[in-house]
Amino acid sequence: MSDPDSHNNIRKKRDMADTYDFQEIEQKWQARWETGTYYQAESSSSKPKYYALIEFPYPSSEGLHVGHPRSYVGMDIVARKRRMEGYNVLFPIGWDAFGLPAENYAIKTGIHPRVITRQNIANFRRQLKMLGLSFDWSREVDTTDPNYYKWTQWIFLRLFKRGLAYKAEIPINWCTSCKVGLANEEVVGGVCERCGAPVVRKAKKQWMLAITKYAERLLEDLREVDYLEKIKTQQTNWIGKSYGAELRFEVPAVNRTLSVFTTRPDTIFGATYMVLSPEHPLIEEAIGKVENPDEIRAYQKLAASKSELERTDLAKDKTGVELKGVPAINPATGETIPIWISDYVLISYGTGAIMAVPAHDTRDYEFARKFNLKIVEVISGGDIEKEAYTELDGVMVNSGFLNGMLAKDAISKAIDWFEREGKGERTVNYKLRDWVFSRQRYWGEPIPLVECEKCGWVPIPEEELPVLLPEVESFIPSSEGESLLATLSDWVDTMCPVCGGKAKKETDTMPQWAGSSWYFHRYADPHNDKAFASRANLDYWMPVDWYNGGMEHTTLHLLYSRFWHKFLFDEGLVSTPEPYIKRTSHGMILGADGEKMSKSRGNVVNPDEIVGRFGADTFRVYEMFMGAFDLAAPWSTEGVVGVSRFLNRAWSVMAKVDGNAVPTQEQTRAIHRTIMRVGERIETMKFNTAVSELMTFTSDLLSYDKVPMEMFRTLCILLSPFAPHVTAEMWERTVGEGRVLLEEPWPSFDPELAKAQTVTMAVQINGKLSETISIDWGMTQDDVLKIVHDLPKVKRAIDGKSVKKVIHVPNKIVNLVVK
RNA sequence: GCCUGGGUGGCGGAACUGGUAGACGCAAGGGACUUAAAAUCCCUCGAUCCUCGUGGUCGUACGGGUUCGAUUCCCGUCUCAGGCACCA
Repeated sequence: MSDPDSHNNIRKKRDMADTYDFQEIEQKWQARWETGTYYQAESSSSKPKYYALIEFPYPSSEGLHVGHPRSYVGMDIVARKRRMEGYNVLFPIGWDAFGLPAENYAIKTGIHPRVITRQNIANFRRQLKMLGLSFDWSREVDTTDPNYYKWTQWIFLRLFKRGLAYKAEIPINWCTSCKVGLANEEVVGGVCERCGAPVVRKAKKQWMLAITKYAERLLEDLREVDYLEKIKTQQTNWIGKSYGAELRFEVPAVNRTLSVFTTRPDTIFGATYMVLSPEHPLIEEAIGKVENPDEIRAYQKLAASKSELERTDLAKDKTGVELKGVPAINPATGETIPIWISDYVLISYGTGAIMAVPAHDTRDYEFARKFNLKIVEVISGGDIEKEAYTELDGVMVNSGFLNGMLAKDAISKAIDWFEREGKGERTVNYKLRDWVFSRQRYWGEPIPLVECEKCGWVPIPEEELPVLLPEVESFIPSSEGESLLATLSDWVDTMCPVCGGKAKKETDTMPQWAGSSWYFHRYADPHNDKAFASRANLDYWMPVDWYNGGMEHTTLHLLYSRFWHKFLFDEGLVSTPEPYIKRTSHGMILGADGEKMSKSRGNVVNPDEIVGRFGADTFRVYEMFMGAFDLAAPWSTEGVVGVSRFLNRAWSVMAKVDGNAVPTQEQTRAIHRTIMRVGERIETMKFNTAVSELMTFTSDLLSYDKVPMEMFRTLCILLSPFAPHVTAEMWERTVGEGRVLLEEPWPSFDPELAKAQTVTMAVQINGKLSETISIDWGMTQDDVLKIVHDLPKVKRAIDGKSVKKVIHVPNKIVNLVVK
């Protein structure tokens, strides 16, 4: 303390000996990589191609979060390994840069979203470069660039021309604060996902994409792809295929039939009432005939004020009103049954109406109990005094021609009957809904259509694309709930491209999902101004070999992008039906408190700070070491210290390298074993154990007086995908000779040599560990038993008893069952 | 309520297709080096009991089961996280 100068000098000397200067080394190598073309994918190559993809980020104003790089570093390791394995690798990056935060900021400050987006991108780019990720920066894409969104509009127009884009008036989620329609997916907890304001339902003409036409193929083709099982399950459940029947019930008062979808037509004799969603069109037809129109109107209004989540919350009490005086007729029993409306039935699933079978459906049971509706048991086996009986292995009762059958057999028989009677038929139903594609926002791709008084909706000619976002001064949206664009009459008023008459531009813009539904195609040919990407480049690079991203995107983004890709396939523009061969996911990085990182919790860790203190290599290795890649893991800056020590230990191996030393047999085994294990663990994304393997190997090397060059080279190569800067420096200083680490081939191993020569075997008596012995690898049971029988503890254990059974698992255990 | 994934030392986490539970790292304690500190290196480190050993018992959320043997498989329960659209 008294003499800071000498203190610092001592410190500096020590640092020279024990630690490396990460700042200097990382700057040096990043500068070298920046000017070189190491990471650029070659457009044509004799090497096999490999396309590694991460989800491109939304460049938020908060900057990079320690969670982002987990996926990037993981795939960077894969990409680097592939390059060393001789592949021509495409590992691109870009920006999913349309989005509400920039627009909300613009509304508040008057600063153009483009300006703030540009700043945010610059910051993200700086942070990503600081981490030494091997992205091909020459292929960067930005969804807000007109040269990019031109093609987003172009793809939309093709969808429109094929009849897959249509306008429909449907109740949508309406954010009372943002004044925009939200997809159901964007409503979280009954409030707007982005602004937190309450969401109500409001009728609005929306552009829709007919993704449901692709439901079957989106489901079927999951068989062909290598996705993690849980991801496939999620896709499958989201698409939600179910087999059942559409049945028609007469409603004499309005002289029409009411269709319902049911998976349980076997219970038809127990259908004692029907329930319509409050938005069901039959209500309008019946409103003049019912005895209680005011009550019904009031209920509809109440339902509209609730979000879908509130409506579907099972814990809440069921509500509803009867359409008094407008009953239906049960086609099987001929009985007159009441029709109710209730918000537990959703207009968006099935036909928006159900036949209620209270005895055998839990929700219907609750509803019937609450409103004292008739409950008729038609399947025996449960106790309908207490609860609904929903099993399929009961026997049919009170069910006419179905009596005596098992419920599961009665399903088909019931449908046969309906088909014969012409009152219904077998159908398949999907949970998947069409995609609401309209947003009443400024900061999105304009939808390139005009509405002509004579011709209706007409596409803007391709050669006029992109339809640019107009320059504006203020970003306040129209209070009518239209986008800001609607207020710009100069922009809106236009000429019909077909008849030349008066027309108006569409003022809705596209959702953020649009740009991200095809960005991976653009990476194949990012600067093309003649096509979204050339066929040759698409054929070369697609499909993506490995796509890693968060679980939160494994339903929507994955499904939407698969849908667009399938559409492009149908248009003959790409040559494979699926865009991604393999899809994996990573776990979230939580705050040190184990909670999700967020500003409000104050537990956000900034990568700049960590990189500044420990360096990028340490940051990268720690992100891989902190826990299983696919599970959530809490951040621990204390834990970073351990990784920092490890890299310094690896650095210090350099001082022991001896070019003349030849690896011993044991050392050769260690080399091969480590190559095998590290390689396997990268391929299976068990990065944390790959790192621990490298730590063990490093400690091994440090235990020798002289480290053979081959061992050192192996360490550098295996560690380089994780810690590219420090290994590059170690390599240059020690191996040198103009050989560049990045261009070294990934080493191969001999599985025979990777085996240990001697192994520790567990000796068990009756399945309990007695002791361990050291034996040669591959020793036979007879030889093992000879050794085991001489062990004093074993002798004592079997004294006076007999060995009933011997279980020998080679190289692992021998178990004596003694009685 | 439904779907998916978890629950292992003080902490983060390992454990191949059922075969020595706790690899690797953090923290902690002890020691070496140092005038001192930092850094570094070495040792100990699941709980508990005793006769302190080359010992006994318990231990992978909980309760059962299968097995020579279960963190791993089966049944049931609790609990945490994420997702959700009452799937009729």
